[in-house]
Amino acid sequence: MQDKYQPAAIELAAQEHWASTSAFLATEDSSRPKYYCLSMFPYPSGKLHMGHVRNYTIGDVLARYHRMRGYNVLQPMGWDAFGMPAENAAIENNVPPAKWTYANIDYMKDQLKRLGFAIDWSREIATCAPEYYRWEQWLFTRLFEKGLIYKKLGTVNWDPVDETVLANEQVIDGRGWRSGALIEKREIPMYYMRITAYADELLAALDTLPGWPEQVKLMQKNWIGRSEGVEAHFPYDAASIGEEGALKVFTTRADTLMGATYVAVAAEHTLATKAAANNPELAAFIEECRQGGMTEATLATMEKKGMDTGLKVIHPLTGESLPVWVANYVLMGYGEGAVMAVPAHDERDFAFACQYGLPIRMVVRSTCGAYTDVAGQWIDAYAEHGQLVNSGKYDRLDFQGAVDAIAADLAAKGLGQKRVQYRLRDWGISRQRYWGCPIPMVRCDDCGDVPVPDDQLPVVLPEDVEITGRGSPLVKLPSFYACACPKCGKPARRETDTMDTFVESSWYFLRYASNDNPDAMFDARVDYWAPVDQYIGGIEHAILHLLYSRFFTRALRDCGLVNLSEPFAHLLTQGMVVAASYYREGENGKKQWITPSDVCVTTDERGRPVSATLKADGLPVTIGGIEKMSKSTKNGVDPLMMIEQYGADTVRLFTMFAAPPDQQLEWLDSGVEGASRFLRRVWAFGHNLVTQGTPGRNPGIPSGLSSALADARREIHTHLKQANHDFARHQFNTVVSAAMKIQNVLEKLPRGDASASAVAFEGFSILLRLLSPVTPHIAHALWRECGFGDEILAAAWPEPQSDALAQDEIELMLQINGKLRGSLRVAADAPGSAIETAALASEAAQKFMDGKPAKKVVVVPGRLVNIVV
RNA sequence: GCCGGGAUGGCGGAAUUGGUAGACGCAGCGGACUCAAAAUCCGCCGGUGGUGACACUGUGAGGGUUCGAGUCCCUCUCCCGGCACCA
Repeated sequence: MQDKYQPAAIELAAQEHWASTSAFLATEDSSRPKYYCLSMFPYPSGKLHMGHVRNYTIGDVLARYHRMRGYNVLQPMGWDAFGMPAENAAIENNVPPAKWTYANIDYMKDQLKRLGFAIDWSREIATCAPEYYRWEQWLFTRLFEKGLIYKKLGTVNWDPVDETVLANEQVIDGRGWRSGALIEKREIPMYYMRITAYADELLAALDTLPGWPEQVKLMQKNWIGRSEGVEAHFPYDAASIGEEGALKVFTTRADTLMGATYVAVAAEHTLATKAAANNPELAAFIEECRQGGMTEATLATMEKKGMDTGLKVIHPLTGESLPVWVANYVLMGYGEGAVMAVPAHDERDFAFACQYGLPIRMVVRSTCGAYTDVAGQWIDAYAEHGQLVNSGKYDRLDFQGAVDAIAADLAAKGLGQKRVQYRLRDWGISRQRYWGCPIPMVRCDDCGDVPVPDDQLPVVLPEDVEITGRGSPLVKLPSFYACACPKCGKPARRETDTMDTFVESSWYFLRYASNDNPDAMFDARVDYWAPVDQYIGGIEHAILHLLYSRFFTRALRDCGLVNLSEPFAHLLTQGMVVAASYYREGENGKKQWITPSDVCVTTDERGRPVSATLKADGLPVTIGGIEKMSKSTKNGVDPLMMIEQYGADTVRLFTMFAAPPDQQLEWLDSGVEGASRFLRRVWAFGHNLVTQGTPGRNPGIPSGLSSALADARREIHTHLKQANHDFARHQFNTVVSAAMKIQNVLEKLPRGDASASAVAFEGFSILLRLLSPVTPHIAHALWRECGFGDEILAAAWPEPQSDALAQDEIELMLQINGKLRGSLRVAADAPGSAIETAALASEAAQKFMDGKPAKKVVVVPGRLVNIVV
């Protein structure tokens, strides 16, 4: 046995051992409970970053832990291989996206292997492979025929200079990131997935997911945004609009309908278009609204602007004529693209009305404070529910009474009714980009949009193309788009749009179970493994990816392809990896970030950082605080360099120890050093056991241990109990700290004595098994060296022994008036009355009670006594 | 702007879910070993006062509930994630 801990050698040996024994090859086995453990697959961006390392270490810890607990574990891995970065890389480096992507996959796969993850590589998938995406296309045609996919106009960011569609990420301050041109919103035909058909089910089923974090369920609930309200129709004022019709609005505050003083429509609304036809000023305003990005954050933080269209509509209850405004805060994508405005009772309407001098009419009595000042000027909107006033026949009704009465009256007039509105919108999946899954549709002048028949799938994406950054190359490739209509055979044009990459990631977790099946998307093995028992990934996916996957699983179910509704039984959302950052202000005021390893930080006598200088020139740099690891802030740490310096086990140990999995993790080189130090101590202890000639297999604990040894053994088992508790709740940082505490106890045990050696032997076997999910290589090596067995993977998970935990006396805290004043040793089974008597008789009680009688004595069994004076 | 989350020593974090605040680790300081350094080992380590026993104080800010609050409730500040075409 090596006397020094040499991670490089033992890690390579362990990995070769696992590979040669196919240790992680998962097969279906109904005799054991199954555990499908899945981490979100990576985008092959070039190399692994610490976020990946953290994600996959958490998954690996859970996979290995459950394996030792007797589960049949599947942990697969794959590549979310389509996406924009490949096209960007193609433009910058003149490499075809496919070539770039496959090279990245090769490199990153090697990195993953060096971390020793218990992955079944036989199930690997890459979404850019035709064997994968052909099933996506096949499913697309099924969903299209089922009506779950349909075509309609959708808005995109149009860069008029590069003549290309940009992603939201590529629009910075309303301008194209390459061209700098002002971006315009454009409407183009796109395919949509009808996720709204499942809105109610997706919402209700959140209650069937106890294994999901509450915060994620709440975010999804709010995202779906079910609201009950009233649809009201404001008939067109024929004199001003010149045609029959009604403006539809949806409101959750129908009780305030009598306070509506205008209506507002989105710039894209048909009424706005109509009014702009002979109003150049309005047309210019609408044009202005069309500029800039389309994200909700942009729209919601924009300065609120509007313009009167000059058109009028009729209030459905009072018959009053109300002006129609165009407002940039009304979203075309939500509800009807029009709102009724009640300035007195809505913050946004209030601000808008004040800005443009529109009337404000109070119809709900405020219960707190005044909403007008002494001069009668309005100072704020009152948005709470309350009793109606100034509302004619509805006066004195409460919120619900008013909504019911007003909805009934609208219905009686045929001008509205109660209805449910969702915030959730259908999912637009068309992308005007090359590196994605081709949409399997053909456009025929006679037959319309025709799905590609099964026997012509997959529609293969040509891989050897030139990327220019101006539109998709597929549009310029007749060999791709020229085709015959599958229905009538006439010349037709293949769809050149590709699918949103979220489509691939909405079903990959099921394909792992049947990845080698060339004849079907899924087979019986999917029924065995699905659902995923534990899913692990970043919190940033809390809504989109997870909601799309839940929707997809239901759509697959309704196509008869799978027998489940929820894809992920348990979900763990891991936090980001962050690190210190440094920068200097450039001449233009822009921050120029500096790699932390190039910086020298000086600290005061307490270790507080006070200043930092650049090693190269010795001049000061600014300490930029703790930032997410990224290329732009240059504070990323290369996992491979860390593995080479310390070994994979140290990297894994540090990422598990530095923070609980769902919190942000701050990367600290000195912390890595500490993790390495701990593993060296573990190795040294094992080496000591072996060289002392301690008997091989467990010698058993002799009876009649000295009280010191019994205490040590109890400590070990108490820490084990804590560790098991923390494993169960996925708090791995305290699992590691429990292991460190065990190591501390072991090191203090006396040497040479047979009883002590028995305790050491038992304790060390516990420690190695506790550590094996986190640091599998060193655990594997020491388990063999110490003679515990050949295969720690096959060892039983350790459980605390009740005889080790037993104790006669326990210590209780003694409080007087809630303040800690001393402690009390009592028999472990002492009744409350005896504890109370002992507490009152104690020295501390005598001293601090000041001779006053006890008003009350609170005894918390096993914890404390509080005497209230 | 809207939705969700977070804030505890010099730092990462712990606190058995309302019961000893600061476990474990990092950094720092002091010591041992060493020709020396590294490594390793031992000790100290929230703040204020005190030689000391000890006392007071302390979990982003302000209020509240309770015998008892880091934990529960209300108000506020700052930071982070998401906002439908980054993945």
